[in-house]
Amino acid sequence: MIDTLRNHIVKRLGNDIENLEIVLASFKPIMVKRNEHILRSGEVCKYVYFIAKGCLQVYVHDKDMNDTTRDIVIEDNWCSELISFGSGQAATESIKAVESSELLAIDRRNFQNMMEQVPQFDKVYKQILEASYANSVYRINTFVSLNALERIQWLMEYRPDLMTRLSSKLIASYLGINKDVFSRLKAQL
Amino acid sequence: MIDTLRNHIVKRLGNDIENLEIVLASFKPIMVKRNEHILRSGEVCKYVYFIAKGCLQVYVHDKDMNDTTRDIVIEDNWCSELISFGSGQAATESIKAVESSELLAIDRRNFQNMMEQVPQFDKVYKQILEASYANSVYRINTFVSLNALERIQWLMEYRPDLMTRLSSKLIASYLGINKDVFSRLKAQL
DNA sequence: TTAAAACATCGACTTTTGTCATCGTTTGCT
DNA sequence: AGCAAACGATGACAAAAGTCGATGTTTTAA
Repeated sequence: MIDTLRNHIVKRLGNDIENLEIVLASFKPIMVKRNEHILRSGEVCKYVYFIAKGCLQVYVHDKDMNDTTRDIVIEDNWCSELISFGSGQAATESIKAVESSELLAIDRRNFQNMMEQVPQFDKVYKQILEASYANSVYRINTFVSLNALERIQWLMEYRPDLMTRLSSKLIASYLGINKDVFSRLKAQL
Repeated sequence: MIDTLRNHIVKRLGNDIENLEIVLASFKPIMVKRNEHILRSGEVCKYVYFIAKGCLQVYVHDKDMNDTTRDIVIEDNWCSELISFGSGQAATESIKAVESSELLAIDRRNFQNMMEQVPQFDKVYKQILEASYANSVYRINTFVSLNALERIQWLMEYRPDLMTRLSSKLIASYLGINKDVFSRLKAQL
């Protein structure tokens, strides 16, 4: 489990990282079951999670208690509610496990320590933030300019893995489409 | 013009910044006329801009050459295509002036220098990035969960200034609504 | 100042998307 | 294994959003 994270870091920062093992030791392994929450909106997000295995859903409830999924994150990626994590304010989003997952969590104190002790780790945060930002920008532009059918086609082209891995309901909520509409449009392809 | 930036920085980082004047001197003033581009998609974004006065539109073209506006940024804020600026890759978005504007531009080299010479300036970048990210997340969640009418109401509540300052066409494109639909719904409020 | 262009609004119509109820299938749980 | 719950597909209908053409208004630029 730790190996996945070690590989991930080495892949990005190279092999010459001082204190790599100390860094790795600051992460706490967490096992979550399918549908279990690791963050509920209103709470403060205390951790940044590295997903060693599994899949997480980041979402908000709309007024009718439907959930709208802002992001779906799979293994070998980072997931958190960075705004809450960084500011200490209550999170607006919730995060739950779509599948049983293996996570490595690091809290704020350890995160800060690491940024100071391991200079390169500062880059990790920047990378996480930049990747998250790029992802959001991309998503907005996709969203605003494509209709329901085009969004489905987009997902099939760029994330075909998600099409088979996730339930229709979840995909529809990720694409911002009603699940019945998703079902219909998918059929006519 | 420089005063606006000085105030902006002091407001965030406090008054005890070494080399503040040197920092400010790294910015190049740029005047842009209404409708003038400062970045076209396909080019590399070479600057981060501080808007001393005016208003910029960040947008992409969809397949029918309509533009869909990802962001509208007004004076006393930062604007850039951060992904391109950071990576040196071609920008996917374009940026143009909605009004005649006064900008202060800093290029990558100066930006890097400053991060090294003025330790606190590193924070500025992080703040810009975090603010941009938070903005995007907020926008996605608003967008996915609200219908056209609700999005208009949302804008009227949180950014009433934009409602009067911008053309209907631009607002509609920012809200992801057809301009005729926007006109109709606005009338029935 | 004035002609051209861009803008805003509106009605009539089309297309897309959402809702609801139903029904057979799959899945999860004990 | 067996039951309940969740899921997925679909038809009929309702609501929302988009398109187009016409018209009057405002801006822009020469």
